[in-house]
Amino acid sequence: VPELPEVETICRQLEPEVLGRRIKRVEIHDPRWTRPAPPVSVVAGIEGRRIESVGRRGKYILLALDDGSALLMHLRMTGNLVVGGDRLGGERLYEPESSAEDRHLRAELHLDDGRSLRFTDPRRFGHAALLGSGELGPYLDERLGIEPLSGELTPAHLLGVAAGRTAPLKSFLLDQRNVAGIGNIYADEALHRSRLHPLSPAGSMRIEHAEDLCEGIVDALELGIHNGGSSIDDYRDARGEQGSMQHEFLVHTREGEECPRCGEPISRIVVSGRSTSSGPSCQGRLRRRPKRRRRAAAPRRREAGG
DNA sequence: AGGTTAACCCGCACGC
DNA sequence: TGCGTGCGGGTTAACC
Repeated sequence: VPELPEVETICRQLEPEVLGRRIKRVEIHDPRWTRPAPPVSVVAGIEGRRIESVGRRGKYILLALDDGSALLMHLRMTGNLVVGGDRLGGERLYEPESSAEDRHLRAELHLDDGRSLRFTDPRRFGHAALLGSGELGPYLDERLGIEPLSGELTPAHLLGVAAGRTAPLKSFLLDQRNVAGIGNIYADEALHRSRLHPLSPAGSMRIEHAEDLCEGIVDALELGIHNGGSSIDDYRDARGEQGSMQHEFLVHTREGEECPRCGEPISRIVVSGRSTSSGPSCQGRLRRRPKRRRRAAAPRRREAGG
């Protein structure tokens, strides 16, 4: 499942391959790929454009084009974006191994050097949109919170967006408007590293919990990038190869195995419809609110300030 | 309004 | 062998 580390891996591999290349011809085999926009509008908009940068925001892949527009792509669950096409400069390039893969080809962007970008997706949840120069920022901002690896992720920020929230921490982390790029895998891994229970209400965190969670999120995501993403199922990088992060999971997909921290069998529950793994005794639940039964005698500053 | 659930999809695992 | 069923999971829409 492509989450931030998987998308980041793809973008890092993609950049040196396609930067500065011109998009010569575009084939969109599945009209739903660009929904609700008609494929022809996307084709017409990007054919002839040069790729000026390759970027990522949350789980979105962004190709900035030389007219100020940007092609935005999302892999959802089973999408893959792979560099294919002719061999050039002695480099070994990915080639589709089977026709089974070809039948899942939803779109192909042919570049001016003979290579192509192939978007394949068995379940067809993946999506693309062409956004004008003024549209990209607002589009992303209304969907995504902060970038967890950009330095914006601080305990204070987490406490701020979690304030008053009763939703479980797991649901809180999966909501892209809080922190961008975390999916089911890295939510489980981050919560485990933070020793936090997936069902604890997000608003029950205190500063030390938020500190732990920041660290857990960053550690889990960075390890994911370091390992080139997780290939549980369909995920392949831009070269068509598997990542290795699935071998580094501490709890995700490890139900019943020994928890690496507490040694007890890893438990699996369902939280807001998502499979959720955690250490049964090392990820304790937080209580709803640590109500101080204190007389207001001492002049303690408790004003919210904003 | 915040939180939960369904819909979107289809390959796959499973049961009979 | 073959058919029916159910599940998964990111995002959005709809619901409570």
